[in-house]
Amino acid sequence: MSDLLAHKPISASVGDYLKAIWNVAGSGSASTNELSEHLSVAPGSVTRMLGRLREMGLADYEPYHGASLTERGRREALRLVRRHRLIETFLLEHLGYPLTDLHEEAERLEHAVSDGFTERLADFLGHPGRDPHGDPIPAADGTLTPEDSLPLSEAEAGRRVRVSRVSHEEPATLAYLAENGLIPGRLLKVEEVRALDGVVTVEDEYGTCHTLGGALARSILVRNL
Amino acid sequence: MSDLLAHKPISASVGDYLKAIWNVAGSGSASTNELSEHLSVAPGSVTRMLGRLREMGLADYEPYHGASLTERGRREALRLVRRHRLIETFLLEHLGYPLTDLHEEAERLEHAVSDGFTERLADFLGHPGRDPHGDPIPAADGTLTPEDSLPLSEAEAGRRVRVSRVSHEEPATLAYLAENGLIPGRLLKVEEVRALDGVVTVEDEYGTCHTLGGALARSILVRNL
DNA sequence: CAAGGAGATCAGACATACCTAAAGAAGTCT
DNA sequence: AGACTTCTTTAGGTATGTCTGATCTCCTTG
Repeated sequence: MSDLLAHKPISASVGDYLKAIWNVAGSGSASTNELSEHLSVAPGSVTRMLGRLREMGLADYEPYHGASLTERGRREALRLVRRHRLIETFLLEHLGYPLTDLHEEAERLEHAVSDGFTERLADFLGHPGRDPHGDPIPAADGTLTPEDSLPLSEAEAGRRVRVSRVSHEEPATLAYLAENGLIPGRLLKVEEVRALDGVVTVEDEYGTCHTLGGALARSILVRNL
Repeated sequence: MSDLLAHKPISASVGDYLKAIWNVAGSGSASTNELSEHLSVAPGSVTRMLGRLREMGLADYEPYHGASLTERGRREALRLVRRHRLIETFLLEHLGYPLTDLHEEAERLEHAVSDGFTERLADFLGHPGRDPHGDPIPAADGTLTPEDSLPLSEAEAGRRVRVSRVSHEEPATLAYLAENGLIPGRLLKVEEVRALDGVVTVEDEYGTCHTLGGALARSILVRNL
C-alpha cells in the first residue's frame, strides 16, 4: 500500500537519463547507443539504468528495442526542463552570466532546487514563456507550448524569416552564433538551402551573409514572416 | 607530481563533514559521536569518513582522539559557509522565502553552485556582510570577521542589549523566535540570568517579557549597548 | 588497580552509478 | 542461408557513502 504513493524524489542521474530520453526520443523511442552518446556514458551503463527506469515506472523498455518515457517519466523530465530553463533565464538576466556558461551551471542547479524554489523563481522572473535561447519553458502543470517554428535547414530560399530558437548547448557553438548575431529575434533572408549537403546561406539585417553547415542549420529554428 | 595540485572538487558529503567539524569543533577538535549526532549519521560512518578526510589532507584525525580541520579543510568549509549564507540572503530578500525554510533549501544549493555563481550572486546582493540570521558571511578570500557578540546566556542582568545573531537551524525554533520578535536588530533589557538552570528573562521594546531556556539563550547572540 | 560502561573502530553488507571486456542478438549483404 | 558488422546485453570490478553488529579502548569509579 505504501509504495503506490510514496514516490520518493528521483536522483540526479535518473533525472539526466529521463531528460536524455525526452531529448533523443521525442514521441518515439531512444536506443541504447543514442543515449550512451548523448550522456557520454558507456552503453553498458545505459542498459542497466533503463532496467531500473522500467522498474520505477518511469520508462517503457524492451531489451534490444529502445526506451520511451511513461507518462510519469515525461512529467519528471518536463519538471527538470522547466527548472533548467527558468534557471538559465535568471543567470542571464540577473547575474549577468555569459550566454555560453548558462547550460553548465543550470545543469547542476536543476537537480538541487525544490519545486517551491522553482515557483518562487518563476514569480521573480515574471513567468517568462521562453528562456534566453528561445526554448519554451514548460508550465508548472507539465504543459508545453507546441513548436511553431521550423529548422532553418527546411526553410525555403528567398523567404524572410525570424530566428526563434537556438537549440545548442556547446559553449563554442553558442559563442560563434552569438558573435555572428544569429540569436533569437534576428531577421534573416534565406539565400540558399543546398539539397546536396544541407548547407544554408542567409543574409542578415545588415547585409552580411552567413554560411551554415547542415547540423548547425538544423538546430536554428525560425518562423516565416 | 600531478596530485600535489590536482585538488578535484570535494563531494557534497565531504563538504557536509567539513562544515560539521567546523561547527562542532571551532578551533578545538570534534569527537566521532558529536559529528555522528550533528550529521544524523551512524558513528561507524563517521570513523570511515574521518579516515578519508585525513587521507585527503582536509582534516587531522587521530583514532579515539577526535578530528580538527587542516588549513585546506577550513578553507573548503568556509567556502561552503559563504555560499550557504549568501544563498539564504537571496532566498529571503528576493524570492520571499519564509525565514524557517531558508536553511534546508540553502543546504542543498550550496553543493550545486560554482564559485563563479557565488561571486556573481554576491555582486547581485551588494556584498552583504551578514545573512538574515545575523551570521557573518565569510569573504571570498576565506576571511571571517571575528565574533563581537556574546551569548544571551552570558549577558549581565540589568543591561540593555541588541540582538545580533540567532544561530539556529530548526524551523520550529526559528518560527517561535520570529513570532516573539527575537530577531537580529531587536532591543532587549536583560531582566535575569538564572545561574541555576541558565534560564534568561528579557523585556523587549514593547514591554513584553520573554523567558528563554538555557539552550535557547546560548544560541541568541547580543551586543551590549 | 581492576571492572564497567561509554565511546570508537572494524568488518561485512547494501545501494547507486560508473567502467571494461566478452558474449549474444538483429539486421544486412553476398 | 551463412557471414559480418553493429548494436546490446551480461558479467565482473571500482568508488562513494551509508548501515548494523561485534569488538576494542579509554577513562572513571569503586
